[in-house]
Amino acid sequence: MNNANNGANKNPTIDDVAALSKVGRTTVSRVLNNGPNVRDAVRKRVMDAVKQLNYRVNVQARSLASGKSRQIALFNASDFDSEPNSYYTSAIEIGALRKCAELGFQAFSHIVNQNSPSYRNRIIELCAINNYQGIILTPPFSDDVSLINILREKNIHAVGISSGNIARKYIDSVGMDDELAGYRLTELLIKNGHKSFAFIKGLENHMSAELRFEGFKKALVYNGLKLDENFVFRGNFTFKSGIENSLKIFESPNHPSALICANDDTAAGALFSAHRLNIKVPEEIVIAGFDDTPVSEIVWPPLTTVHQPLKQIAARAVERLVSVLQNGNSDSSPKNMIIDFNIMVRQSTASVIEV
Amino acid sequence: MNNANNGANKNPTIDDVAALSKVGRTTVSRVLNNGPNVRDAVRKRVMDAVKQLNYRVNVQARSLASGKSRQIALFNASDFDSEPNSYYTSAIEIGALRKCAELGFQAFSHIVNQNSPSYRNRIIELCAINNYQGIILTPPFSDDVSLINILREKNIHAVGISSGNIARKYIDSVGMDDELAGYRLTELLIKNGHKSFAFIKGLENHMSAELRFEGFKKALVYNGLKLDENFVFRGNFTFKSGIENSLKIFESPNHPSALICANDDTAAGALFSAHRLNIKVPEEIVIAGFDDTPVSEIVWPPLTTVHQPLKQIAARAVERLVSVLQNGNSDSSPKNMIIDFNIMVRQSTASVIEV
DNA sequence: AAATTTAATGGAAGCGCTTCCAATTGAGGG
DNA sequence: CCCTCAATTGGAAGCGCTTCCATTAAATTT
Repeated sequence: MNNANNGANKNPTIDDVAALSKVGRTTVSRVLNNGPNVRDAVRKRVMDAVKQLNYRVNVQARSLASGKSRQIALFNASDFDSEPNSYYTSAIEIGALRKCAELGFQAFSHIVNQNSPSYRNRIIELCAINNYQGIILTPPFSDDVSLINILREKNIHAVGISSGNIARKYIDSVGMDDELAGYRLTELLIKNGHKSFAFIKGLENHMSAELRFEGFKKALVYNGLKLDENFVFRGNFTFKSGIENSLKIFESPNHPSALICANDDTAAGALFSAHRLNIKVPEEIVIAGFDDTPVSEIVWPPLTTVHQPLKQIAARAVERLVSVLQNGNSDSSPKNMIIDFNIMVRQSTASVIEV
Repeated sequence: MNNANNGANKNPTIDDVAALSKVGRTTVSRVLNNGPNVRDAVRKRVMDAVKQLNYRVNVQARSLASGKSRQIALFNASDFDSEPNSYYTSAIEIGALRKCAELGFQAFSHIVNQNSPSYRNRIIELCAINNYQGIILTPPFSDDVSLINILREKNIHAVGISSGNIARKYIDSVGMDDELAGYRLTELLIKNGHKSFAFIKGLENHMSAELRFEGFKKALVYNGLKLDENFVFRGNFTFKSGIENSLKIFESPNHPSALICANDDTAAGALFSAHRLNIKVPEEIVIAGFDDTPVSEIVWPPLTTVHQPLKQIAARAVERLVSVLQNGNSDSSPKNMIIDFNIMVRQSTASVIEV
């Protein structure tokens, strides 16, 4: 009935802690799980024993006993049926997987084609088959209110990454203030003397990317500049879409002096096109992106971009999910965490226009 | 004594399988673990029941019962104390973490500064503190024979990723045939008519990168070409080192017509320099790299490179590690797995020299 | 100070699996 | 056809933890 191992060459167990702190196993468990009804003195005694023995809970035993599967899933979107090859996705995945390992959870990563008509069913089905305790959604799934509602009905807790304003009313989320980021980036370029802008947007169901555009527009309005809609294009976040859309901009004789793209890959594509057409960056046009993936430092010239800590964002999302799964959801309304961004100014926007 | 759940709304357990297939729990366990002494007919009956019930073992229960900690670690190197921001590292990490989750292992990722004089102690210390069952080493740790020997003494099983010829004698490893890859890539360029070559190497303690150079040299010799040592430089795998070393090449009036770099980031840096000096790629010089990270498609022109499936390599390394941890090491000599590579021919080497 | 109520605490029963070991079966030998 | 030995099989004891529930100690109320 008691699995203390007095002096044996094994990891200490909860019973070793109980014995050393002279309390029952149950009390130790309470302390470890921040349970109620433990006197401070006892709590301290237990914690001291934990420290002295260098005790760490056995997560497998814990999950077995508690009956929680401790399995969660991360859903990433891909246009193709193959795995997306972007650093954005990798960073999110690493952040989530690392935090899960730390918390003793198993995380499974799924790629779902967001263009498949049955993608919602696919997600629900994967949850059912694998019996996930909860899931993390990335854009555009994190903006899909119908999906979110179905998940709620099925009692599958979900946390969104970079959910937009609407979805945030229905789902816990973690992300930066994309609208503010768009505003600040634009403001910076305006301060550098730019008055005419082009913008290559992302996919329209990614609300966070749309918010970047909203912030961009607000900055123009606030600074008394007008937007030429002819220089706003719809891309899909890929390098290729950056190439193609920027060509339309560059081929125009009187193109704007500044181009903002919804993400770094798109901006890298624009840079690619500029090279091909022999348009000098930043002298003839400045280009900026979002995300600060490694791409931004491996293009010429290095790309000005908005840094958002993707690994940290994913880690926070997992923390929130696990917290809800373990302690229940105390809040009635969704919890939305806003993570700070900062603008990395590099050479792609180095030119300042004299007024 | 029996935890079958007849019809309850829960995942099936081993006892459900036992009941359905009319054998004891122990026999089911044997079948699931490929144990000996089970008649084929019985084995089949059990497997049928598994399929019918959609049974999947509960990994936490299994690891609890078997008494294995099921925690392993991945060690990545970084020159800095901060986290490396390369896709190479990310891909390895994702491959390892995913496979661990699948196998019910917890994987922890550590960054160790390989230039710190005490890096070996640091790794050993981390293993001791965390009581890892085994570890995965990436270059240059996977080539460090002293480290490998210390680990063996401490009875910490390790698997190396891309270990070189020497280390492979002492450690299980997974990687491609880097020498052959270097040979084939060079051969390809020779077939395109190139006769004069430059090479930017990686760090010298990364044996896999050195092997790429060895293969390069052999291809030259085999084809009767001689190597001009003045065009061989030592880099450190970074974009920046690609910029700097390639400048030395490009500034020479009679530079070679082909440049091979030890990895993609270096090659991207060389491309960057070529742009800056207005040297046309591939017309004036062709450039190629190794690894096929996303970088290679986000530079101009797209980079010819050797694709190695990094996620798969890491996954295999984890599989091997787990297999040894669970079944013991039956082999007396280390097991070295060679994974296929293939050459991605892109525009950076598109020019063919007329003979 | 006795009677209640409430906060703390610990005993014991599993969670789903592996594994030791005893029991059973089947073959082959005499 | 009985005996011996190896090949199969299953019973039962945990692995280290959570949690139900009973018990005890402390705090409040009469």
